[in-house]
Amino acid sequence: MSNDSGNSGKTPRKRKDGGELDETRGVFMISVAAELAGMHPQTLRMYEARGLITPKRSPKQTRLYSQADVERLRRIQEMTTEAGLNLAGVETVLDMEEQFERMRAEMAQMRKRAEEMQREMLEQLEQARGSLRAEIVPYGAYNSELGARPVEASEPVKIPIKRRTKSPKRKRG
Amino acid sequence: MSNDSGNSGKTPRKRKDGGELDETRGVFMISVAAELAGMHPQTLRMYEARGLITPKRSPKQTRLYSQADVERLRRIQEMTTEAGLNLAGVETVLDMEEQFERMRAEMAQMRKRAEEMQREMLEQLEQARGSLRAEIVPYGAYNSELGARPVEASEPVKIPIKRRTKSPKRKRG
DNA sequence: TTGCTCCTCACGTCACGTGAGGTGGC
DNA sequence: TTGCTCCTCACGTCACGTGAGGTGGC
Repeated sequence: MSNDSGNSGKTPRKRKDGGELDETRGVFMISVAAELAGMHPQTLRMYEARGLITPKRSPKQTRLYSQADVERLRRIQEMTTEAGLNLAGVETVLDMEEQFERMRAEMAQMRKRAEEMQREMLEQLEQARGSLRAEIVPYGAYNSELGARPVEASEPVKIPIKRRTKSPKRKRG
Repeated sequence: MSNDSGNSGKTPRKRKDGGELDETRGVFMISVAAELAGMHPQTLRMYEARGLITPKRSPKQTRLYSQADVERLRRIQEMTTEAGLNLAGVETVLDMEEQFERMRAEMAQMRKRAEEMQREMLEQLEQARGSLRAEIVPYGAYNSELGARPVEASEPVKIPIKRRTKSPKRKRG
Protein backbone atom coordinates (compact mmCIF):
# COMPACT_ATOMS: atom_id res chain seq x y z
CA MET A 1 0.00 0.00 0.00
CA SER A 2 1.01 3.58 -0.15
CA ASN A 3 -0.20 6.49 1.86
CA ASP A 4 -1.43 5.33 5.20
CA SER A 5 -0.43 7.15 8.26
CA GLY A 6 2.20 4.96 9.83
CA ASN A 7 0.36 3.09 12.53
CA SER A 8 -2.20 1.37 10.36
CA GLY A 9 -1.91 -2.32 9.69
CA LYS A 10 -1.15 -3.00 13.30
CA THR A 11 -3.56 -4.57 15.72
CA PRO A 12 -4.72 -2.35 18.54
CA ARG A 13 -3.22 -2.92 21.95
CA LYS A 14 -2.41 -1.22 25.22
CA ARG A 15 -0.60 2.02 24.73
CA LYS A 16 2.79 2.72 26.19
CA ASP A 17 1.39 5.35 28.50
CA GLY A 18 -0.86 2.71 29.99
CA GLY A 19 -4.07 4.12 28.56
CA GLU A 20 -6.60 1.75 27.00
CA LEU A 21 -7.49 1.74 23.33
CA ASP A 22 -11.09 0.75 22.92
CA GLU A 23 -11.27 -1.44 19.85
CA THR A 24 -14.98 -1.01 19.57
CA ARG A 25 -15.10 2.75 19.75
CA GLY A 26 -16.16 4.47 16.52
CA VAL A 27 -13.23 6.65 15.55
CA PHE A 28 -12.75 6.54 11.78
CA MET A 29 -14.88 8.33 9.22
CA ILE A 30 -15.71 6.29 6.18
CA SER A 31 -12.90 7.59 4.01
CA VAL A 32 -10.31 6.72 6.66
CA ALA A 33 -11.78 3.32 7.40
CA ALA A 34 -11.87 2.58 3.69
CA GLU A 35 -8.25 3.64 3.35
CA LEU A 36 -7.22 1.46 6.29
CA ALA A 37 -9.12 -1.52 4.95
CA GLY A 38 -7.97 -0.95 1.38
CA MET A 39 -11.48 -0.59 0.07
CA HIS A 40 -13.66 1.90 -1.73
CA PRO A 41 -15.85 3.94 0.61
CA GLN A 42 -18.87 2.98 -1.42
CA THR A 43 -18.02 -0.66 -0.82
CA LEU A 44 -18.23 -0.06 2.91
CA ARG A 45 -21.70 1.43 2.49
CA MET A 46 -22.68 -1.58 0.43
CA TYR A 47 -21.42 -4.00 3.06
CA GLU A 48 -23.40 -2.16 5.66
CA ALA A 49 -26.53 -2.40 3.53
CA ARG A 50 -25.92 -6.15 3.34
CA GLY A 51 -25.51 -6.41 7.07
CA LEU A 52 -21.87 -7.43 6.97
CA ILE A 53 -20.69 -4.52 9.07
CA THR A 54 -22.45 -2.08 11.35
CA PRO A 55 -20.43 1.01 12.15
CA LYS A 56 -21.52 3.35 14.84
CA ARG A 57 -23.03 6.67 13.80
CA SER A 58 -22.33 10.16 14.98
CA PRO A 59 -25.29 12.27 16.09
CA LYS A 60 -25.35 13.59 12.53
CA GLN A 61 -25.48 10.10 11.02
CA THR A 62 -21.88 10.09 9.89
CA ARG A 63 -20.57 6.55 10.03
CA LEU A 64 -17.87 5.94 12.61
CA TYR A 65 -15.80 2.80 12.24
CA SER A 66 -13.89 1.21 15.10
CA GLN A 67 -10.59 -0.64 14.98
CA ALA A 68 -12.57 -3.84 15.30
CA ASP A 69 -14.67 -2.77 12.32
CA VAL A 70 -11.53 -2.22 10.29
CA GLU A 71 -10.21 -5.63 11.28
CA ARG A 72 -13.48 -7.15 10.19
CA LEU A 73 -13.31 -5.30 6.90
CA ARG A 74 -9.81 -6.60 6.33
CA ARG A 75 -11.00 -10.08 7.07
CA ILE A 76 -13.85 -9.66 4.57
CA GLN A 77 -11.40 -8.25 2.06
CA GLU A 78 -9.25 -11.34 2.51
CA MET A 79 -12.19 -13.63 1.94
CA THR A 80 -13.44 -11.88 -1.17
CA THR A 81 -10.21 -10.86 -2.87
CA GLU A 82 -7.94 -13.72 -1.98
CA ALA A 83 -10.28 -16.64 -1.50
CA GLY A 84 -12.86 -15.44 -4.02
CA LEU A 85 -15.91 -15.76 -1.79
CA ASN A 86 -18.98 -13.73 -2.60
CA LEU A 87 -20.77 -11.87 0.13
CA ALA A 88 -23.15 -14.71 0.93
CA GLY A 89 -20.07 -16.85 1.50
CA VAL A 90 -18.48 -14.23 3.70
CA GLU A 91 -21.60 -14.06 5.81
CA THR A 92 -21.71 -17.83 6.16
CA VAL A 93 -18.05 -18.15 7.02
CA LEU A 94 -18.22 -15.41 9.63
CA ASP A 95 -21.19 -17.16 11.20
CA MET A 96 -19.35 -20.44 11.20
CA GLU A 97 -16.34 -18.87 12.83
CA GLU A 98 -18.55 -17.71 15.64
CA GLN A 99 -19.77 -21.24 16.06
CA PHE A 100 -16.19 -22.46 16.13
CA GLU A 101 -15.50 -19.90 18.77
CA ARG A 102 -18.36 -21.07 20.93
CA MET A 103 -17.31 -24.66 20.51
CA ARG A 104 -13.76 -23.80 21.44
CA ALA A 105 -14.97 -22.01 24.55
CA GLU A 106 -17.09 -24.99 25.45
CA MET A 107 -14.11 -27.27 25.14
CA ALA A 108 -12.01 -25.05 27.33
CA GLN A 109 -14.81 -25.03 29.88
CA MET A 110 -15.05 -28.78 29.77
CA ARG A 111 -11.35 -29.17 30.24
CA LYS A 112 -11.39 -26.80 33.17
CA ARG A 113 -14.24 -28.62 34.85
CA ALA A 114 -12.59 -31.95 34.32
CA GLU A 115 -9.48 -30.61 35.99
CA GLU A 116 -11.41 -29.22 38.92
CA MET A 117 -13.23 -32.47 39.28
CA GLN A 118 -10.01 -34.39 39.38
CA ARG A 119 -8.55 -32.10 41.93
CA GLU A 120 -11.56 -32.49 44.16
CA MET A 121 -11.57 -36.19 43.85
CA LEU A 122 -7.91 -36.42 44.54
CA GLU A 123 -8.46 -34.37 47.63
CA GLN A 124 -11.13 -36.71 48.76
CA LEU A 125 -8.96 -39.67 48.02
CA GLU A 126 -6.22 -38.10 50.01
CA GLN A 127 -8.58 -37.52 52.87
CA ALA A 128 -9.72 -41.11 52.63
CA ARG A 129 -6.28 -42.61 52.76
CA GLY A 130 -3.55 -40.07 52.63
CA SER A 131 -0.47 -42.20 52.17
CA LEU A 132 -1.99 -44.22 49.35
CA ARG A 133 -1.82 -41.27 46.99
CA ALA A 134 1.50 -42.25 45.48
CA GLU A 135 -0.05 -45.42 44.07
CA ILE A 136 -2.70 -43.50 42.16
CA VAL A 137 -2.09 -42.24 38.67
CA PRO A 138 -0.96 -38.70 39.33
CA TYR A 139 -2.80 -35.58 38.26
CA GLY A 140 -0.43 -34.70 35.42
CA ALA A 141 -0.92 -38.01 33.70
CA TYR A 142 -4.68 -37.65 33.62
CA ASN A 143 -4.39 -34.10 32.48
CA SER A 144 -2.20 -34.84 29.50
CA GLU A 145 -4.66 -37.50 28.50
CA LEU A 146 -7.51 -35.06 28.37
CA GLY A 147 -6.75 -33.86 24.86
CA ALA A 148 -3.98 -33.55 22.36
CA ARG A 149 -3.56 -29.79 22.00
CA PRO A 150 -4.12 -27.24 24.71
CA VAL A 151 -7.01 -24.90 24.09
CA GLU A 152 -5.94 -21.31 24.30
CA ALA A 153 -8.30 -19.14 26.23
CA SER A 154 -7.82 -15.85 24.46
CA GLU A 155 -7.15 -16.33 20.77
CA PRO A 156 -10.23 -16.28 18.57
CA VAL A 157 -10.62 -18.96 15.95
CA LYS A 158 -9.81 -17.88 12.40
CA ILE A 159 -10.46 -20.33 9.67
CA PRO A 160 -7.60 -20.40 7.21
CA ILE A 161 -9.10 -19.54 3.85
CA LYS A 162 -7.52 -21.15 0.85
CA ARG A 163 -5.98 -18.80 -1.65
CA ARG A 164 -7.35 -19.20 -5.12
CA THR A 165 -5.10 -20.49 -7.84
CA LYS A 166 -7.11 -18.44 -10.30
CA SER A 167 -6.36 -14.81 -11.06
CA PRO A 168 -7.07 -12.52 -8.13
CA LYS A 169 -9.60 -9.75 -8.38
CA ARG A 170 -8.38 -6.41 -9.54
CA LYS A 171 -7.68 -3.91 -6.86
CA ARG A 172 -9.15 -0.47 -6.55
CA GLY A 173 -7.49 1.83 -9.10
CA MET B 1 -38.89 -35.39 -12.25
CA SER B 2 -39.40 -38.10 -14.77
CA ASN B 3 -37.35 -41.18 -15.43
CA ASP B 4 -35.66 -42.31 -12.28
CA SER B 5 -36.13 -45.77 -11.01
CA GLY B 6 -38.30 -45.38 -7.94
CA ASN B 7 -35.78 -45.38 -5.14
CA SER B 8 -34.23 -42.02 -5.85
CA GLY B 9 -34.48 -39.16 -3.40
CA LYS B 10 -34.03 -41.49 -0.45
CA THR B 11 -30.90 -41.75 1.59
CA PRO B 12 -29.09 -45.04 1.33
CA ARG B 13 -29.47 -47.54 4.12
CA LYS B 14 -29.53 -51.24 4.82
CA ARG B 15 -31.77 -53.10 2.48
CA LYS B 16 -34.66 -55.23 3.62
CA ASP B 17 -32.92 -58.39 2.50
CA GLY B 18 -30.04 -57.54 4.78
CA GLY B 19 -27.60 -56.73 1.99
CA GLU B 20 -25.41 -53.63 2.26
CA LEU B 21 -25.66 -50.67 -0.04
CA ASP B 22 -22.23 -49.16 -0.52
CA GLU B 23 -22.69 -45.42 -0.48
CA THR B 24 -19.35 -44.83 -2.08
CA ARG B 25 -19.73 -47.18 -4.99
CA GLY B 26 -19.99 -45.50 -8.38
CA VAL B 27 -23.35 -46.50 -9.74
CA PHE B 28 -24.93 -43.54 -11.53
CA MET B 29 -23.98 -42.24 -14.94
CA ILE B 30 -23.82 -38.50 -15.22
CA SER B 31 -27.33 -38.02 -16.58
CA VAL B 32 -28.82 -40.02 -13.69
CA ALA B 33 -26.71 -38.32 -11.05
CA ALA B 34 -27.66 -34.94 -12.47
CA GLU B 35 -31.30 -35.91 -12.40
CA LEU B 36 -31.05 -37.08 -8.80
CA ALA B 37 -29.25 -33.94 -7.73
CA GLY B 38 -31.49 -31.67 -9.74
CA MET B 39 -28.65 -30.30 -11.80
CA HIS B 40 -27.52 -29.98 -15.35
CA PRO B 41 -25.05 -32.69 -16.38
CA GLN B 42 -22.70 -30.03 -17.61
CA THR B 43 -22.74 -28.47 -14.17
CA LEU B 44 -21.50 -31.74 -12.72
CA ARG B 45 -18.60 -31.74 -15.14
CA MET B 46 -17.85 -28.16 -14.18
CA TYR B 47 -17.87 -29.00 -10.48
CA GLU B 48 -15.49 -31.83 -11.14
CA ALA B 49 -13.16 -29.52 -13.03
CA ARG B 50 -13.22 -27.23 -9.99
CA GLY B 51 -12.43 -30.09 -7.66
CA LEU B 52 -15.74 -29.98 -5.82
CA ILE B 53 -16.66 -33.55 -6.64
CA THR B 54 -14.67 -36.52 -7.90
CA PRO B 55 -16.81 -39.29 -9.28
CA LYS B 56 -15.30 -42.65 -10.03
CA ARG B 57 -14.68 -43.55 -13.65
CA SER B 58 -15.51 -46.67 -15.59
CA PRO B 59 -12.70 -48.34 -17.56
CA LYS B 60 -13.92 -46.29 -20.51
CA GLN B 61 -13.74 -43.02 -18.60
CA THR B 62 -17.47 -42.68 -18.09
CA ARG B 63 -18.14 -40.89 -14.82
CA LEU B 64 -19.79 -43.01 -12.16
CA TYR B 65 -21.38 -41.18 -9.25
CA SER B 66 -22.06 -42.81 -5.90
CA GLN B 67 -24.93 -42.14 -3.52
CA ALA B 68 -22.49 -40.16 -1.40
CA ASP B 69 -21.58 -38.11 -4.47
CA VAL B 70 -25.23 -37.35 -5.06
CA GLU B 71 -25.67 -36.30 -1.43
CA ARG B 72 -22.70 -34.03 -1.78
CA LEU B 73 -24.13 -32.56 -4.95
CA ARG B 74 -27.41 -31.90 -3.19
CA ARG B 75 -25.53 -30.22 -0.40
CA ILE B 76 -23.68 -28.05 -2.91
CA GLN B 77 -26.94 -27.30 -4.64
CA GLU B 78 -28.37 -26.14 -1.33
CA MET B 79 -25.44 -23.86 -0.69
CA THR B 80 -25.47 -22.26 -4.12
CA THR B 81 -29.17 -22.05 -4.87
CA GLU B 82 -30.59 -21.38 -1.44
CA ALA B 83 -27.80 -19.64 0.39
CA GLY B 84 -26.32 -17.96 -2.67
CA LEU B 85 -22.74 -19.06 -2.15
CA ASN B 86 -20.40 -19.15 -5.08
CA LEU B 87 -18.17 -22.14 -5.63
CA ALA B 88 -15.26 -20.70 -3.67
CA GLY B 89 -17.65 -20.35 -0.76
CA VAL B 90 -18.89 -23.89 -1.15
CA GLU B 91 -15.34 -25.17 -1.07
CA THR B 92 -14.56 -23.17 2.05
CA VAL B 93 -17.71 -24.21 3.86
CA LEU B 94 -17.19 -27.88 3.07
CA ASP B 95 -13.65 -27.61 4.43
CA MET B 96 -14.90 -25.91 7.56
CA GLU B 97 -17.51 -28.58 8.09
CA GLU B 98 -14.75 -31.14 8.11
CA GLN B 99 -12.97 -29.13 10.76
CA PHE B 100 -16.14 -28.97 12.80
CA GLU B 101 -16.42 -32.68 12.47
CA ARG B 102 -12.92 -33.23 13.78
CA MET B 103 -13.54 -30.86 16.65
CA ARG B 104 -16.78 -32.60 17.52
CA ALA B 105 -14.98 -35.95 17.54
CA GLU B 106 -12.30 -34.50 19.76
CA MET B 107 -14.90 -33.28 22.21
CA ALA B 108 -16.60 -36.65 22.31
CA GLN B 109 -13.23 -38.22 22.96
CA MET B 110 -12.54 -35.78 25.76
CA ARG B 111 -15.87 -36.42 27.35
CA LYS B 112 -15.33 -40.13 27.17
CA ARG B 113 -11.92 -39.91 28.78
CA ALA B 114 -13.22 -37.68 31.51
CA GLU B 115 -15.89 -40.22 32.28
CA GLU B 116 -13.42 -43.08 32.35
CA MET B 117 -11.17 -41.10 34.57
CA GLN B 118 -13.97 -40.46 37.01
CA ARG B 119 -14.96 -44.05 37.07
CA GLU B 120 -11.43 -45.13 37.80
CA MET B 121 -11.01 -42.59 40.53
CA LEU B 122 -14.31 -43.51 42.09
CA GLU B 123 -13.21 -47.12 42.08
CA GLN B 124 -10.04 -46.19 43.83
CA LEU B 125 -11.92 -44.10 46.31
CA GLU B 126 -14.21 -47.00 46.96
CA GLN B 127 -11.27 -49.25 47.47
CA ALA B 128 -9.78 -46.74 49.85
CA ARG B 129 -12.84 -46.44 52.01
CA GLY B 130 -15.83 -48.26 50.72
CA SER B 131 -18.58 -47.01 52.91
CA LEU B 132 -17.64 -43.37 52.49
CA ARG B 133 -18.84 -43.35 48.89
CA ALA B 134 -22.29 -42.07 49.71
CA GLU B 135 -20.81 -38.82 50.98
CA ILE B 136 -19.01 -38.10 47.75
CA VAL B 137 -20.69 -36.24 44.93
CA PRO B 138 -22.05 -39.09 42.88
CA TYR B 139 -20.95 -39.96 39.34
CA GLY B 140 -24.08 -38.61 37.65
CA ALA B 141 -23.68 -35.14 39.12
CA TYR B 142 -20.17 -34.79 37.80
CA ASN B 143 -21.21 -36.13 34.48
CA SER B 144 -24.00 -33.66 33.91
CA GLU B 145 -21.59 -30.91 34.76
CA LEU B 146 -19.23 -31.92 32.03
CA GLY B 147 -21.13 -30.16 29.29
CA ALA B 148 -24.53 -28.85 28.40
CA ARG B 149 -25.51 -30.95 25.42
CA PRO B 150 -24.52 -34.53 24.80
CA VAL B 151 -22.26 -35.00 21.80
CA GLU B 152 -23.68 -37.55 19.43
CA ALA B 153 -21.14 -39.99 18.15
CA SER B 154 -22.55 -40.72 14.75
CA GLU B 155 -24.20 -37.68 13.23
CA PRO B 156 -21.93 -35.56 11.05
CA VAL B 157 -21.94 -31.81 11.57
CA LYS B 158 -23.89 -29.83 8.99
CA ILE B 159 -23.73 -26.09 9.27
CA PRO B 160 -27.16 -24.58 8.84
CA ILE B 161 -26.88 -22.23 5.90
CA LYS B 162 -29.04 -19.16 6.01
CA ARG B 163 -31.58 -18.85 3.28
CA ARG B 164 -31.28 -15.66 1.30
CA THR B 165 -34.02 -13.10 1.52
CA LYS B 166 -33.20 -12.11 -2.04
CA SER B 167 -34.72 -13.85 -5.04
CA PRO B 168 -33.54 -17.43 -5.44
CA LYS B 169 -31.65 -18.52 -8.50
CA ARG B 170 -33.67 -19.82 -11.38
CA LYS B 171 -33.89 -23.57 -11.67
CA ARG B 172 -32.89 -25.58 -14.64
CA GLY B 173 -35.52 -25.20 -17.37
C1' DT C 1 -15.12 27.38 -1.78
C1' DT C 2 -13.10 22.91 -0.67
C1' DG C 3 -13.63 18.47 0.95
C1' DC C 4 -15.96 15.72 3.35
C1' DT C 5 -20.59 13.37 4.37
C1' DC C 6 -25.13 11.40 2.94
C1' DC C 7 -27.92 9.00 -0.64
C1' DT C 8 -29.40 6.58 -5.31
C1' DC C 9 -28.59 5.05 -9.89
C1' DA C 10 -26.04 2.94 -13.52
C1' DC C 11 -22.57 0.48 -15.71
C1' DG C 12 -18.43 -2.77 -16.46
C1' DT C 13 -16.57 -7.10 -15.18
C1' DC C 14 -16.48 -11.60 -13.69
C1' DA C 15 -18.36 -16.18 -12.20
C1' DC C 16 -21.47 -19.49 -13.14
C1' DG C 17 -24.81 -22.18 -15.40
C1' DT C 18 -26.13 -24.08 -19.53
C1' DG C 19 -26.81 -24.67 -24.40
C1' DA C 20 -24.56 -25.96 -28.72
C1' DG C 21 -21.60 -28.52 -31.50
C1' DG C 22 -18.67 -32.19 -32.73
C1' DT C 23 -16.66 -37.08 -31.34
C1' DG C 24 -16.97 -41.91 -30.18
C1' DG C 25 -18.64 -46.44 -28.42
C1' DC C 26 -22.52 -49.64 -26.76
C1' DT D 1 -29.99 -44.91 -36.03
C1' DT D 2 -30.87 -43.43 -31.26
C1' DG D 3 -29.21 -41.98 -27.04
C1' DC D 4 -25.89 -41.85 -24.28
C1' DT D 5 -20.87 -40.51 -23.26
C1' DC D 6 -16.76 -37.46 -23.83
C1' DC D 7 -14.90 -32.75 -24.69
C1' DT D 8 -14.57 -27.40 -25.73
C1' DC D 9 -16.52 -23.01 -26.73
C1' DA D 10 -19.72 -19.31 -26.21
C1' DC D 11 -23.29 -16.68 -24.39
C1' DG D 12 -26.88 -14.82 -20.96
C1' DT D 13 -27.56 -13.54 -16.30
C1' DC D 14 -26.49 -12.07 -11.93
C1' DA D 15 -23.53 -10.23 -8.10
C1' DC D 16 -20.38 -7.01 -6.95
C1' DG D 17 -17.49 -3.10 -7.07
C1' DT D 18 -17.20 1.49 -8.17
C1' DG D 19 -17.97 5.81 -10.54
C1' DA D 20 -21.18 9.62 -11.13
C1' DG D 21 -24.38 12.88 -9.68
C1' DG D 22 -26.89 15.60 -6.55
C1' DT D 23 -27.52 17.09 -1.34
C1' DG D 24 -26.09 19.12 2.98
C1' DG D 25 -23.24 20.65 6.98
C1' DC D 26 -18.55 21.81 9.14
